[in-house]
Amino acid sequence: MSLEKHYYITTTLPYVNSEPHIGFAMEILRADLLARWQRSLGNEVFFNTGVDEHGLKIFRKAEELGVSAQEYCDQMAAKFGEMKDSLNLSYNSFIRTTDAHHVAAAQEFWHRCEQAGDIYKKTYNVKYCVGCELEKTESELVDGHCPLHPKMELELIDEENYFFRFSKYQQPLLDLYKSNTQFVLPEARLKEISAFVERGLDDFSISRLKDKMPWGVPVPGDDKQVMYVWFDALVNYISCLGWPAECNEPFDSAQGDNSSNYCRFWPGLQICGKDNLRQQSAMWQAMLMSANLPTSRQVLVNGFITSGGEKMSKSLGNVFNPLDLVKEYGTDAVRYYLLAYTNPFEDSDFTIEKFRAVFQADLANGLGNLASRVSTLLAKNNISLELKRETGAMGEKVAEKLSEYSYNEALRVLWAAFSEADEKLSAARPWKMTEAKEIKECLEPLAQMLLSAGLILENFLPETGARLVSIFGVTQIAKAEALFPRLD
RNA sequence: CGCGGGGUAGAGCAGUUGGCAGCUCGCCAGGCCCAUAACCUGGAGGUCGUCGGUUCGAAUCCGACCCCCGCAACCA
Repeated sequence: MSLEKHYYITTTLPYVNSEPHIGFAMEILRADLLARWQRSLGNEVFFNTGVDEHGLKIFRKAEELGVSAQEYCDQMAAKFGEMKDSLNLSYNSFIRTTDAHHVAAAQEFWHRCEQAGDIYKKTYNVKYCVGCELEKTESELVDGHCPLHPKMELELIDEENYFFRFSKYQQPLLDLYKSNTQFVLPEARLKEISAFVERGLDDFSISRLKDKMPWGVPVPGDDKQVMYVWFDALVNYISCLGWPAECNEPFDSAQGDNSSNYCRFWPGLQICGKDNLRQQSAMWQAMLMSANLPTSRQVLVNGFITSGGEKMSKSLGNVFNPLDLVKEYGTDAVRYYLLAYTNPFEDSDFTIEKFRAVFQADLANGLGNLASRVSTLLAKNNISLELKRETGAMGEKVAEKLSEYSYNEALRVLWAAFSEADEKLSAARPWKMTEAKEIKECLEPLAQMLLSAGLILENFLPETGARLVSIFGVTQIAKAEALFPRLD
């Protein structure tokens, strides 16, 4: 009990300007797998996710729909919350950046950065397209003009905002990357962010004029400004842990359980998509340094999910809503595809055709059919078994793969065993055997393997894992119902 | 010379100490009949982006080039 380790993992917070995306489903499923795995090892786990609700886009979207920003966010938060049941997620913390304690934490965080001398006011130029009635960023412009209104000149507006002294943290960030070569995974992303920081950092704006955009956390001590959404959103990774609750210093192990979650769980593991590399591994780390808090333990950077080789986009009509997929194919089928058929660090492709092919091959014909064969043979011959509830060598292999975040290869270990079992059955032909002893000797190791696989799968496919355990975890094994009926 | 990733059988991928080119799906032909028309065996199919170099030997190391994809900061 006293040896219990603390493990904190958090996803990024999806922005609620659109429906849940399959890429985020992959991210949160990976986090869920790691959280379940750590729990199964006996560690105490804090698993955070939530929604990012502030900012201009949300404000506009709500206006468009004719509801208040808060109402809009409530609706969207509920929609993202549905993923918990739909994908069978085990997170214990769902933070909304409009939560009062988060808002207060963001303000305290601001305050600390300010005390460190890292926040200052500066006037900067905003490029404004009158055609769109929108501010435009450099990256949105084509030849210095708004691509939608190329004939209109952009208006330059001076706006005074607060800035964060990002530039001050160039060297500390480089030191961080150098001292911990695993800080960002994969290595290529660490190289990418190092190269980016190496080139020099510009301070970034962390506030907006309230008149133009009121939907944000008020800047402490300045009622004319609200925080820029990133600044408040990033703080969620510690506000969800109860920060700014202070630690007992010196740490009193006898009262360990009385200390705040922040003290027990931070620093933690952050998992994000590759579009979040800068925010998570540079901006947020610099902010933590400024507030004089420990930097994150590690940042895992996922690739994207493409469809048919192309980036998913609404205009191409190749966007998949994970909730719809679950309704049609079931939770574990979606979990399986997103964990088994995505590359841990590079882009991966998703199409319905591939998804269905995988369902048929691996789930119906593979695991499902094997479970039927073995359970039926045992039941027909009325064989009783005393199997061990342990994961054995297979569990060790899976652990090894998971320790390097090879979610896909971890599952491949199991499916290789299923395939081997099918081969053994065909070679041994237990249905031809007449001696009960001989039959038992043939089937017992296979049933044991399936029970072990079930125990392991409870982390990947909780429902399927539990079903396998209930099928093979008894002495008198009965013919099992189909785990994954074939698709038509 | 902005940064980074990738180009291996019809499709999707594995292959980081250089040593007969592999896996899954699909296709063809057998087998089996316990099982969810599932399972097993065998087969066809690749000049490993192009050119050059190092080496007894390179998909794997080095150089040049071509093509594809992200990112390029205040866009969450």
